Amino acid sequence: MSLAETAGLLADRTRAAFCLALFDGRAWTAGELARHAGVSASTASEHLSRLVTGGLLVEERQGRHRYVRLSGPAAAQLIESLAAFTPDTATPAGLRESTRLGAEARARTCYDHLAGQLGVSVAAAALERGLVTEEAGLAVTEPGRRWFAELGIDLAALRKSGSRPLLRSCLDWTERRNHLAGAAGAALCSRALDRRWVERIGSGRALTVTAAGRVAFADLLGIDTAAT
Amino acid sequence: MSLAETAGLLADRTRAAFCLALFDGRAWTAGELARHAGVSASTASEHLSRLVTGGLLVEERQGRHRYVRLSGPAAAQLIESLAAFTPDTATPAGLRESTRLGAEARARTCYDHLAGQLGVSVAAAALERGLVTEEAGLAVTEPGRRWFAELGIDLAALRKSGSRPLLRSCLDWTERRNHLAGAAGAALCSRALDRRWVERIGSGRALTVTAAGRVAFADLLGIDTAAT
DNA sequence: GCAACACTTCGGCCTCCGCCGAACCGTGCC
DNA sequence: GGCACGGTTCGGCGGAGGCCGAAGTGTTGC
Repeated sequence: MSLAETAGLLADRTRAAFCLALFDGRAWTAGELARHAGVSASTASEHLSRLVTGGLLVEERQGRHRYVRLSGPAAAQLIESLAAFTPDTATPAGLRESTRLGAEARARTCYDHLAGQLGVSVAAAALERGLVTEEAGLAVTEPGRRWFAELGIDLAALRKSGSRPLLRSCLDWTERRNHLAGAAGAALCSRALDRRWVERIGSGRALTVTAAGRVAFADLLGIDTAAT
Repeated sequence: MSLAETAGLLADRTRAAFCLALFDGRAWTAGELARHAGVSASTASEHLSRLVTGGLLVEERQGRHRYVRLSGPAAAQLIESLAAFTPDTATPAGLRESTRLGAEARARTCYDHLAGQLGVSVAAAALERGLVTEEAGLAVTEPGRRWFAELGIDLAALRKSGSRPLLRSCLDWTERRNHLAGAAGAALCSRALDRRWVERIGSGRALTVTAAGRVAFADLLGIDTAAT
């Protein structure tokens, strides 16, 4: 692997479009990316293989889906300096620049789910308590299903309602670990907002954990949010 | 200019070799780079034009020579993240990683001339006092010639002796400003070492300004090196 | 079992681009 | 003026690679 080959990975309109899209930290399917970039499925497939082989992306197969996301902070850093150098590239709608600031690093929304220190703590606790499992992609366990039901979230209904995956992982740049996304992750986030466990700071993505939230997160997941 | 086009600038073996060579901060001629990368002069010429147009390099024409150097910190940053991502790329023999440390940031040698805060101070003072001029490339003025002569440096002899340019500028990454290189810059540096105005710290590139040096730099150029 | 679907592999087309040598231009030296 | 030399421009060659559609594989849902 030479420097020129690394640069070559990003020296194509379509592959660059993929990486810019993935810069949001979420995992995308091959089909979503193909549609996003306006190329055929076969073309997208070949591009993704190159990007994965080159180490820029990592993939996770789930049934007939191929999820890809940026491999980590080094990949994001590379794309960022490339975008920074390119004069009129719209700054990717990513998280990095904003999350360096303190409030958002502690707790924020990432699209419609929880992220930041709070987000990864929730994900880690859910894993540790066996509510979700990581074998063969992220999935909710039977105890997890009951846990969600106690919060008034009906996973069976969620699964039926949309084409969206129930649970997927989403790379958190500030923490360099995954947090919970997908329909279940979004439902959990909206429940936390409904019950005032977290509140938005101003109009941005930053969140603050309320007194009620501290009690709830400790009860439900054993998380200490005192420092959050 | 798109992100893919920017990446494309570096997605070629030869152009990557050019940029890695230029990462040392010096200005190279087109011919030097062609020989370094093992391509013909015509091929090198075309590559350099692309790199300059793309904003990665800047050029300065001096007589029949075309000097190029990295355009600035943003370009260096880009090449650095590319190299950082590429697993087995030998870290370019550049200045950046080492110069973040304090001692070398204050005063060091860059190849055979002075760099760091001391280097740019000398360059700035020489310009301000009219010893060198920047019009149409860096050149020594008549007062400058006498100034060098007082130090026992015969510029006419230097010019005759080698094919090396008398004076060229060299971008200083720590200071983001130019310092003096070329035969005259090297002569000045070796004189400073001879007269113990500066001394090497250990075996590296770092220098320390001696008490005699503080007096000399103040006398000769009006530079206050107390903090250096 | 069958159909729908997401993705992959393969073959072929076509464009792009890196390379060189030859001819040319300007500068510097005698 | 004449020559050497650094750099540039141009034409042509050959390989790399991006694209698609068609056919194939594995998964999910009925």
